[in-house]
Amino acid sequence: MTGPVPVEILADPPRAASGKILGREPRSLRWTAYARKSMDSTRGQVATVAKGMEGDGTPVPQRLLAAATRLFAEQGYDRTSVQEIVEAAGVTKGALYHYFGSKEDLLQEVYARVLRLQQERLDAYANADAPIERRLRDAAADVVVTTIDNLDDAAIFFRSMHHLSPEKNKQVRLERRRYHERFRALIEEGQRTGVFSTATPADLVVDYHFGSVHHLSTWYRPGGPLSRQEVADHLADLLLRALRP
Amino acid sequence: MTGPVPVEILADPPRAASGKILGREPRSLRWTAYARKSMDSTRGQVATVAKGMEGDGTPVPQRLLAAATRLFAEQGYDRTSVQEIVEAAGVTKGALYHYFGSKEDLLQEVYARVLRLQQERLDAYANADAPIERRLRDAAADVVVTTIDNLDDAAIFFRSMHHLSPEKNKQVRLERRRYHERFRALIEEGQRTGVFSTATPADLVVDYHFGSVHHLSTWYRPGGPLSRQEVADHLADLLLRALRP
DNA sequence: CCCGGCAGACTAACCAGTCGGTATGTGGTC
DNA sequence: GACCACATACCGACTGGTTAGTCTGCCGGG
Repeated sequence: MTGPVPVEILADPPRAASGKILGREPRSLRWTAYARKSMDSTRGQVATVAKGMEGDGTPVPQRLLAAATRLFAEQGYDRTSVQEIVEAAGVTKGALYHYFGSKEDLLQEVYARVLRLQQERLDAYANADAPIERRLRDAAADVVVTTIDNLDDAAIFFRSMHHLSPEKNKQVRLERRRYHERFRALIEEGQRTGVFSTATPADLVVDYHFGSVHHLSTWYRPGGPLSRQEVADHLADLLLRALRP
Repeated sequence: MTGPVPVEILADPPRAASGKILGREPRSLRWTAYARKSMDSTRGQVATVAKGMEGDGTPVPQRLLAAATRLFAEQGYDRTSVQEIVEAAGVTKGALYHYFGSKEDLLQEVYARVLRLQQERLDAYANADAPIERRLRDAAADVVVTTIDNLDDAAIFFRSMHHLSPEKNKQVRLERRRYHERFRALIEEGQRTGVFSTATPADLVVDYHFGSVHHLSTWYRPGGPLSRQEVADHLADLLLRALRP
């Protein structure tokens, strides 16, 4: 198992404080900064930029994120070692810790990404110009489709959220809450205008629907008898039917 | 942190093969055997039996299982060390590995227990002598109540199932499937007799309902505005309303 | 006197994160 | 247009700490 350990670097007098600008905590911000600068990558590339991209042309941070997402979903957060992630991404630990402050930061970024996406889409559907039934139905079906498109993220989301440190967990919960409340507002709007039944509190209806959405990753398999759109339509129908007065 | 480490046992000549009856694999069966012999414990106890019971009078295997359940739910399977479990149960590793073959066996037993319980209750409600609407409603509400009564088990179930080895995972899935199918049969019966809508495949309806049930541990907090019975009634109502023709 | 029930020191493996180091690029300066 | 200063991007051996599971041995009852 433990191969030969060549001892080569032993003497090293010129140590002490050299450059070393960002010694401790600003590390976890590096990826965020990077992401802001080159957000939608791969699109507006200027050819000369070949740095940090291997074969596929995807920048290292994205590759790391993709590898981590897949591995976290397959084996769980705790069972995935940093070593596995960097190997899957074709780099080394040095690269990972260059862009991310910790393994946990990687997990948080996975959450942040999927939350941003879903919030955007929900807002678009919810603020559309259409009758409330239509808006709710479209939003409910859309979240199913995008969840199926990112089943890995969904699996990670509901299985590994509790692995986040208290502060990060709180932050994710907060964003999650915003999403929940926007959805609930749709139902309450329909209840006020008499389109939906008021028999069940809107909060509970939201949890009912999203419970099933989160569990898609448990039972839905691409290539099964139902397409994602069919599943989405059915689940949206169930929700709407449950809300009929 | 690391206290003094007294080195006392150093000399130890008389080693070699002693008793050692069940050296390798039959280990994981010990608990099962134990459980069968003293199943409903604490009830028909003959007073003289004080072995292995501390203060509270609960036998060691049960105490271990209870401690493991709580800790797995609180921190997750991987983040709970067997050291923590045995300390919470007031014993040592020797005791744990005397009754259980591995940490994983502990997890599996948690599953097996909750599955047995829920299957029993479902069968009772499903085979009752009542109209199908009533039977489905009662079964749907009951699973909510018992899930709330064992929120820890539910949390472990949907967060840690993938930590089981493939074989054990398959076994749990199989039992889970039986449960699912009994529930689905109820819905199909109602669909055949025209009491329920056939717009949505029964399979999907089951997943819809159980998705929300599994996620109770995410949002339900005892002491909240709704009692477990109220939540159960609402969720059962939602299901029945979604099934109206 | 033997055996189930249990104690607790010990081991072998693993793993997140660190740190000194190299390679490549970029901007300023004479 | 060669030279220097400095920064970014990344490499990979190493450290300190943790952990599941083992093993020897003690103890009390039948």
